[in-house]
Amino acid sequence: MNSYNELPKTYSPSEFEDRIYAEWCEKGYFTPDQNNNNPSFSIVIPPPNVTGQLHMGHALDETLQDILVRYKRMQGFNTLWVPGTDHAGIATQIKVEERLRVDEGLTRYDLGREKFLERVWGWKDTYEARITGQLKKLGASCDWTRQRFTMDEGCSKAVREVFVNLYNKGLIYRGYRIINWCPRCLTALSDAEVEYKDQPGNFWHIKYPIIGEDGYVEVATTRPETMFGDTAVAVNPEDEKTKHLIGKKVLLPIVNREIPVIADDYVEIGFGTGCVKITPAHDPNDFMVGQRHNLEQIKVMNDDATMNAYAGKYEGMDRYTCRKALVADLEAEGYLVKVEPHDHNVGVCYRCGTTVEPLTSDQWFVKMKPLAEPAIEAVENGSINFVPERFSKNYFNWMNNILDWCISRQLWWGHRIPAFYCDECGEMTVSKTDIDTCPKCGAKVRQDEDVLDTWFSSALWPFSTLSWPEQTEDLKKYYPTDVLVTGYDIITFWVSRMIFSGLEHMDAKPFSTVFIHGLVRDAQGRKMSKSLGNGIDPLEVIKQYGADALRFALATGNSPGNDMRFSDEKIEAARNFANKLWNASRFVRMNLTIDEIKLPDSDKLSLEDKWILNEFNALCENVVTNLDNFEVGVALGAIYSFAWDIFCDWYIELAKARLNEKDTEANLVCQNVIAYVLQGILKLLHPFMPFITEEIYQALPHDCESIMISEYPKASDALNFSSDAEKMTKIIDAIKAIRTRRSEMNVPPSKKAKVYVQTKYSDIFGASSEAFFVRLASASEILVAEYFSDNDVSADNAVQIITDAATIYLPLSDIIDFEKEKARLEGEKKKLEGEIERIEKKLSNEGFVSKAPTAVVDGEKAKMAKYRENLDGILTALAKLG
RNA sequence: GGAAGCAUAGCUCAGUUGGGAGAGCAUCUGCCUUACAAGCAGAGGGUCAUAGGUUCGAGCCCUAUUGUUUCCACCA
Repeated sequence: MNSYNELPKTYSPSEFEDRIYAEWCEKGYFTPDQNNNNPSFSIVIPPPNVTGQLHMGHALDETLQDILVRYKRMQGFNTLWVPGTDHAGIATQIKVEERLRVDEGLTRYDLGREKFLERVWGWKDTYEARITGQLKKLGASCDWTRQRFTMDEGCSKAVREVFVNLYNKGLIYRGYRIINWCPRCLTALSDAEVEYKDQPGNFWHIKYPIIGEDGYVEVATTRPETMFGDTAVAVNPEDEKTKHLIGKKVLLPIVNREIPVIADDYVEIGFGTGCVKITPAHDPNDFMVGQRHNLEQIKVMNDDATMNAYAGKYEGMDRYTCRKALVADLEAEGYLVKVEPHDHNVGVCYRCGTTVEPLTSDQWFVKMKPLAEPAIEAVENGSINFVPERFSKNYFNWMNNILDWCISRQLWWGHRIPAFYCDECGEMTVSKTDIDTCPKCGAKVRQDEDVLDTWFSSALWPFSTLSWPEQTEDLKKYYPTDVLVTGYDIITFWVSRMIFSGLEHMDAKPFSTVFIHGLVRDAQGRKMSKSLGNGIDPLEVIKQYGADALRFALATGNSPGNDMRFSDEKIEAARNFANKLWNASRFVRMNLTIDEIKLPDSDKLSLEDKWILNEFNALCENVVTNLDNFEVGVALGAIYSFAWDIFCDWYIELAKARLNEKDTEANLVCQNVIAYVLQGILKLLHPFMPFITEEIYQALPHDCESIMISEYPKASDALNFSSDAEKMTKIIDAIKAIRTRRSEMNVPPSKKAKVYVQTKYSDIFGASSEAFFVRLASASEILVAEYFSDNDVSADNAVQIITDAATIYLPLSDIIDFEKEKARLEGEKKKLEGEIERIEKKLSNEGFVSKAPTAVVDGEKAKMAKYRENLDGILTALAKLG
């Protein structure tokens, strides 16, 4: 017995996963070796929000990244995976405020800015620790010595640097514009932070009497309460029906204020009444109309969406209460023409779901056009690739239609805007460092109260985490990063902003490839969400099945960009595979006496050795190709079926004969081959299932201190034994055919039978393969000849089995139902005749023969010959049965 | 309104450049074959959504249709 670690009888991942992770950390394997001069491979983690804990979507994201990182690390790249978390401004602030309200009945204002922020930092510490703990449980090989946070000192410095640079270039400006306002969060939102939801509503048709005439114009609106802010009614200048109104004045009902009728292209002829009420302070389109016509902006609501003094007697009412009351009054006074049901898309805050109110406000903006252009170019010219490629369309669509980015938020949690105002001289100073006094007049200054959009700092993540603006070794070595792994849901929020930020501030793209994955859904295909309560906690799954099983379940069958379902069946199948690997390894281990693995010279190898090595070689090629193409699921599928269907089900069974011999050369050869291939499987599998592969690796003779720093297997000519492998395939086919026939005839394995193999490949089906047939095909003995006469085979009728390489006779006359056998042969005959007819048709097709590749044509011809031969065999057998 | 994805076995999904469809689970049959019953050996089951087209040949390429999901825009 060898001297390596024991493998307990049962696979229980909880007993070794934590221990192994701790060992990896202790050895420092996650931190790139400074002496490694190979090309670098770097990934920055999409920083999870410190709002809570990781969900399945994160687990998928981190698993895919870890697979790539471990793979590249084993290939020798100088590999770095930077971990970190995001402060998630609005989301985190909401959570902490909620906690404060529930636990202590306080608002943030009760605490004050400073005290409140202390609480948020406390929250951040708790959840950051929880998230890192989860990442470790999952096996993520991040370099924890480089862990970052979007509001840590370095990232904050980067934010300041970027803000000031953009400001100085004129790409950041402050302006009074219409923005999306969340009355619940009391802050501005960017366009990307507004979601649209279909909601039932109404068109209220309202009469605006024309001044000095008897008539009125009819306007339709979905938000009547905004009429207090109307400063015009617009019609299309080309519309014959409304042309006569232009220049007249109408009276705003209830308010009794006169407003002009103006002409603007914005009004669509034929839609609605043709007359549009214009509320520049509460609608983005009206805002633009207002700018064109120099209209007054009348804001009729307070920040919390209650009505203000402009609403007259409705002042103080909530916008919806006001709407109800106002409509009632309009109706009572005869101004309401009709109410028309109308479903429309209402914008809601992406964090709290409250209906946003468009309103005018003083905010900071980033001028997007000049930044978007190079960002579009970088994807167009292939400098940055999306995987799958189709997501670049998404990206282009967003970038091509981009509007200026509102970056100020009326929150407390975030990077405070580095603008300082002097109340004395009115000067505003934008500064990389905090200042107390006005550089112009020396008076005391006050800093802008607002903070930046959380995505402003995330946009800098690929270089701020590598310590930019400091010019460090890390920055030089690892920027640009190689791959960004993320879900399609944040391409606009985040990916696009990282791209233009990298190009603008680093003068280089942030990454070469954007690897997009889908969402993890529940077993019914629904999005996992808190409100549905259908979320599955990754930690629970790990506890029950192990991190490797979770990773396997997430990676297997996963194709880029597509959503996947997560179910109990999937995780059980994953665990079963781990268990299979475990047991196979136990078996191999108990048969090993060697202390190191040395692949024997090829002349010592048996047929099955060459076969398995050849198959393994093909697998290496397959896995590497697919991983390089981000086909993680395909790569894993290939390893799975090799490990289970080829290695376990065949090679181990074939090897048992030699493993049972003691102290022979054949035994030693077999030990080395079986250990070599198993170790190869473990290495190929390590990026996907890091823990179990390490545990088993350590329990077998191994070539490295840890599997995670061993070399990833690659295809090699030395392992190419394709001609021998083909011979082995013939044997396997024969064994399978015998098993199938026996099973069909309900012959129990305990009933042994002679096997007559009639073949021209007597070298293959000779004494060397007898043991296989005895062990795997219930043979009592095997007889091989080029031709058997009826007398040779047996006086009785034997069952005939035809494979590509041999005709096999099984004398099982005592249990054969000859009527059944006849029917089977007839069926077989029919099938073959059909096949032959099909190929005949094909081969007589002039077009096929002349245009198809010769390899394909020859293949068909060969098949044809084989089928004819087989048919002959069937016919003889049928003749014998009479 | 614009764009994209998906539609393949009872279920969940693979199918990488076009050469007569695969896996897991489920079902059925037989096995305690000393690594594994979370297993082993077999079997059944598919007009690859519909209709056209390109091609010698289409699950794969093109067009249209239907169903479904998603993203973007948003007309008062």
